[in-house]
Amino acid sequence: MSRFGGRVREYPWVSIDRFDHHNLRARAYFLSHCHKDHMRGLRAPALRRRLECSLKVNLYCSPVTKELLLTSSKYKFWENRIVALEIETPTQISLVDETSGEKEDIEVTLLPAGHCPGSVMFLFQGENGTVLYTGDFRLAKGEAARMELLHSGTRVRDIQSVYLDTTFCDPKFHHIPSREECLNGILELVRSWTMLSRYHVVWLNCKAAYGYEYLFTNLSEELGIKVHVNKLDMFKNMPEILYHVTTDRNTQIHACRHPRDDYYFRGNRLPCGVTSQNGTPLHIISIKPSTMWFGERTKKTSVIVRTGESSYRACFSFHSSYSEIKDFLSYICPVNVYPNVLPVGLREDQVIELLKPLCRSYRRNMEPKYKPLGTLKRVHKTDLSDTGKSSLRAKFCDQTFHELSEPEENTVEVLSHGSDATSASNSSGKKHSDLTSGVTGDQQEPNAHLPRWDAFFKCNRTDESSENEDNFPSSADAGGSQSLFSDSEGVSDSTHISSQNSSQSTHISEQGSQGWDSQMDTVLITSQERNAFDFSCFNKDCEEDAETVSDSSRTPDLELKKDSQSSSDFEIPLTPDAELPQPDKLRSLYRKLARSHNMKRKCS
DNA sequence: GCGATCAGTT
DNA sequence: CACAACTGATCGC
Repeated sequence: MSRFGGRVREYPWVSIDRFDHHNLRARAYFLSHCHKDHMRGLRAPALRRRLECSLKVNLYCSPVTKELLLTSSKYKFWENRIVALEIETPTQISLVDETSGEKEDIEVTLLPAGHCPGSVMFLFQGENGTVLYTGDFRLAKGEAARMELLHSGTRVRDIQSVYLDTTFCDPKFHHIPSREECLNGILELVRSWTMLSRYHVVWLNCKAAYGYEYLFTNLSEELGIKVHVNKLDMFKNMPEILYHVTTDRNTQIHACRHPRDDYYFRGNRLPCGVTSQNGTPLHIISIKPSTMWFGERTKKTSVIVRTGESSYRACFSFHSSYSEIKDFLSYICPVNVYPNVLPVGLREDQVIELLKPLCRSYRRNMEPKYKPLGTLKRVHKTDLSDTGKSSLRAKFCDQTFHELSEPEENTVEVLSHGSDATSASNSSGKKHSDLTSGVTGDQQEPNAHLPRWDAFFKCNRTDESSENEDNFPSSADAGGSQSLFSDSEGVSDSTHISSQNSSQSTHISEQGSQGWDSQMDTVLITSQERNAFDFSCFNKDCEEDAETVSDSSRTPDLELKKDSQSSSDFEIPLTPDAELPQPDKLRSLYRKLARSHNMKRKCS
């Protein structure tokens, strides 16, 4: 349940998903989706009065949300004040103070959130930076990377703050089966039951909320059986849903509800009252969609669980899992993150601890609470932040590094709308690539005399890699690489980015999950286990080793070079010989790493 | 009497 | 296994 107060600190004149208290003074309102916990105060007399006295205050939402909202007569008074914004169409909005005439412009873009019909995230851009409010969301790994408008050119936007749906932001919710897996499980169960006879019917025990529609439409589509629901007038202008639902109780799939539907069901009666057809009693099973999750090491079980003679529970989630959240956030890599939800059993500070390592601000503001990695990292960081350019931040959050090096040109972005966005992106993209080449410029030519990684490490891809790949992907690996590699298609820049990302995520998962499982291994050991075929780990090891053993030659400049070449590391994973700085230094690093590597392998 | 809030239920 | 919403009790306006 959302506990977001309604305002983002960068743009206090807008209120999102909250309409009470201080939000009554907002200059513009935004609604991410039609769930009650995001609509507090929306039909309160106080807001109604405000609306009557003011000419310019509007509510912005997606066309579908507007439709769903206005279906309820309780919100009819909003009718002329709701502005439906098309998805993925940047729109400029003037925030005017009606008493002083004071004005501020903001650009907003709606991004699909995958939570329920009409659900969106809001991307705000203005003079106080770019802010992403996610509302509630379920996005699979890699989906952020596929959202064009989260990017500027080929790179992810420089996002100041993310206000994040953290419903399942807890390592215990590491994995939730994908929509497709869940859907297929339910589909097969429903298919096998309804096939038995026309008197075999299923009751989908869904909570009264938007979000199950894609289940209904898919079942109907696949099985040719419409779904009985209590109400469907809200879908009157959504043919793709309307076609698959019905108010005719004479169907084999029901998603109707009744206040005492459990009691009805125990009496072999559907919530709509039907108990037989043509005198023949029905055979009813109930399927209750509910969230099922799996920890990082939990063995996956079926997405369908039988809970009684005629009852089943089926996996279904409106919200992203922990690993999906990590994938999303680490891809965006904002400066700040604020949780909108407290997962059950966690305090706000605990959630922030989990998210912080995925953000840029982490390195700078790190508090001495940070334990699992020991003091070395911290010393290291202090060292480097003193020397200026945030090279460590670049390592841990590389995708935005180049953008960060210079302030993003908001003006360019804001001026261009819709189709012009491309040209805007191009211009800023060009700028960034100029910058990039500036950084990497003096080490473009490969150096033949540099020591080679494979001269020190022969193994990999044969023994260890297979064993590792068989495992269920660990949070980090899954988060970083899966999303970015499988998805592929051009964008070699993102690939580069994610290699860094996965390094970052790995790092986190050691800290987070292992800590949780009270397995306080050092990072060194864990990354050794994975070395060689995971270059993100290589970077880390290299760094740690250099740090612990001989640090003298490290300069921020050197770090920069290492980072900027990592894209080539990734293209040729086993021979990162592209252009590492200072051959002798590198040789000694490799040697140390190789030694350590062998020792560990003997030990295990 | 309405709405906000809380605890309990599904 | 939770979520989102509903129910009912209580309180204040």
